[in-house]
Amino acid sequence: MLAEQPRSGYEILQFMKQSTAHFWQESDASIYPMLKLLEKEGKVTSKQEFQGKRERRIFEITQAGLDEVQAWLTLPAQEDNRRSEFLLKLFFGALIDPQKVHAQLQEHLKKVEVEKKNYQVIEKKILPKILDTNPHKLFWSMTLHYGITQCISEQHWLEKSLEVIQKREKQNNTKTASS
Amino acid sequence: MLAEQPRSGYEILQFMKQSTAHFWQESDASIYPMLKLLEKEGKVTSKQEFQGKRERRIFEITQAGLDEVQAWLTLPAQEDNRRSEFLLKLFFGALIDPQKVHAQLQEHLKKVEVEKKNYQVIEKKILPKILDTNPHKLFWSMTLHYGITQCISEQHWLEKSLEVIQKREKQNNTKTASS
DNA sequence: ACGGACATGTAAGCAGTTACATGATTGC
DNA sequence: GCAATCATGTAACTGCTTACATGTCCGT
Repeated sequence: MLAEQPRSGYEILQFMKQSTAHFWQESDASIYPMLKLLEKEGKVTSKQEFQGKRERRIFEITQAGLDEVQAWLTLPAQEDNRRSEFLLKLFFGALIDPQKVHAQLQEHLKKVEVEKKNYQVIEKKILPKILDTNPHKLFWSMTLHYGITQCISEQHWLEKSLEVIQKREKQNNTKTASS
Repeated sequence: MLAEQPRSGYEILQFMKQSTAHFWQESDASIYPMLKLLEKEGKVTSKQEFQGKRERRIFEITQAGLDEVQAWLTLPAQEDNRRSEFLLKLFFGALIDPQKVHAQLQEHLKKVEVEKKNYQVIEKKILPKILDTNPHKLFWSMTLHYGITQCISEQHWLEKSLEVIQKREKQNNTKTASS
């Protein structure tokens, strides 16, 4: 993020929350020690600024830091250990009442809808404000579209799955009634 | 997993690798201490078995354990902190040569294709062997289809993105040539 | 005889989070 | 005057991974 522009720790946190949060986030506490370490290693430099008595430490990337970032960006991305508590719970859906599984799916559908809407707000309100000459715009728009398309695909799968569960429920009910 | 059937630690590991690995995995070393703890807490019981001199400790869930699992399954799934090194690298694609971004996307496309094929093998070879009377089958098939649909959606996005990058590259080349 | 799968476990180390701690500035 | 946001940091804890350690059984 410092390769994009000089920032304070707090600003990195802010930027992360409104840009990469859906695929990468760091906890607030981790940022300041990390910046200190990076400066010690010569990958960033910093200068103090004051607004009245309020301190702000602005960090800037060095050539050594930029070299390392670019080398890392070129390296093949390593597999991230994906974890979805939602899918794990669904996987063991047979252990609970079908209605409860249904509720889980609906709750998840709501979350996905909210997520998609958030992306669409960024697409319509924030992205247009970035100048077309900004070389980052293309890539930010790409990761945004990734989020949107995955949400849509997940919505379709959820709707189908909800139907399947409902069908199953009806079958079970008629079986129970006739037995 | 013990709610589904009694298993040894090793078998849990095996089952995890061929069923939930794409959305949930635990490291090999974590399983044995965890089983010990669960037994101490009265959520599972165990009995030793021998095949010759080779020891196997089979764990079985208790009613208390089952109660807890079912309560947990009913609780709303908490957000998992998603991380995608691939997306993070793409987000900063402007910092490196477009050809290198292109290579990253193509490498990722290959990975997604392999993943999708793995799912389809399970769908065609393993799933049909599970009896339709097995109540877990429906849910296992659902999580499997989740994986397949997400892969397909990701493939489409990747193909589009590759085109966009190529277009950009051509524009840059003509600009460079004419300047 | 040897490699690979079966089978269980320990110990050290690290990465990351939660909670804590402090204080300034801005807007209502 | 108070709450929210701006702004930076520390310390304890914890959960997880890596590496290590041991031995059996089976197939070729």
